Amino acid sequence: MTSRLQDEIKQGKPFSSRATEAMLSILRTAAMLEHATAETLRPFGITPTQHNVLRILRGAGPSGLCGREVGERLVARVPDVPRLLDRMEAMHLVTRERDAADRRHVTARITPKGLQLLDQVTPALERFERSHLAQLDDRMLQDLVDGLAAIREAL
Amino acid sequence: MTSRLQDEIKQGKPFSSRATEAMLSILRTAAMLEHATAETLRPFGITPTQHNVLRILRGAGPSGLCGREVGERLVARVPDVPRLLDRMEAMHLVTRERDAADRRHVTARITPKGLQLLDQVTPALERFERSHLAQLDDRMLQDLVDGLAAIREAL
DNA sequence: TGACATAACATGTTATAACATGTACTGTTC
DNA sequence: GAACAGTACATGTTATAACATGTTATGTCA
Repeated sequence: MTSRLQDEIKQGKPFSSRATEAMLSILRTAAMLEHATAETLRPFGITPTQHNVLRILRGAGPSGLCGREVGERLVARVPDVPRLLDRMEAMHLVTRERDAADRRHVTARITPKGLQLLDQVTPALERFERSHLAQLDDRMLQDLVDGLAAIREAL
Repeated sequence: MTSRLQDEIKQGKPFSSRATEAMLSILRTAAMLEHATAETLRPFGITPTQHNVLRILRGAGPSGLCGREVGERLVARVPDVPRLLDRMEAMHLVTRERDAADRRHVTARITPKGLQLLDQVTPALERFERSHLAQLDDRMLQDLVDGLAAIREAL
């Protein structure tokens, strides 16, 4: 008996353990989702990580967040948040201001242009979700979310 | 009620849909697994992608595979297989030979050194799996694998 | 208060990813 | 069999990731 994943990556041997298969399934599915998201965002000139930052800063509101806090909230950690924000500042999507109280901190805030871009991008991403994921059984998605949380808990 | 993921990325609002939460869960879990794998492989001087290539070429045996075939079998596609193989050839982990029958093809094969490295790496990866994932319920892992396959099917 | 540890960010460097384009080769069609 | 389209790979370039190290600011404690 061959699994779906086995066929996809044309592997002859069955997986040595279910844990291995689960791990590769997660990595492969994530790579495909990431790729699809990147393609959806491409016309707007931003990457999935940058989109993530915009959502984080929109959530933070006018008070903004310092670089370290942005890094902590990212779905996938990146080393080098300063330069990530550099690039977004150059695109006028965020502003940065050195904090008066603690001059080590640099507070980043989303700009009106950033908010506007988020508004433009959201329908495209929702369209993607609706056409590809919404058809899936809600119970299955919940099990998936729970299972993944259990794995992260174990790491 | 807040989900586990919501706490992890410190998001105030609940997710707009279960599909969104599932997607972010997958991406976050994959990022963590990828990071852990990269750390495990670091002492051996190879990346997860390079490890993937080695397993693919070991599976292919002495007849080897051309670059395109290697690319198709990768868990996460990379654009630029030639230079990925360049680097691995420089490390003496693979050899490349232009195919006599069809001179467009370049057949890549794993070297004894590559095989030896795989043998060294495998125990470390299995140790990681055993200590973090093996404790998880087998049924849950199976559901996870099935759910992820359903998502990939929908993409 | 001055030495010290720590935090937050900046900067320099290297390697790799990502993208676009170019080249050699093969099979096909007229 | 000459033009053509398609395949597989190579190469050049740019951007970003990854890593190490440096700098400035803050809090702590002798």
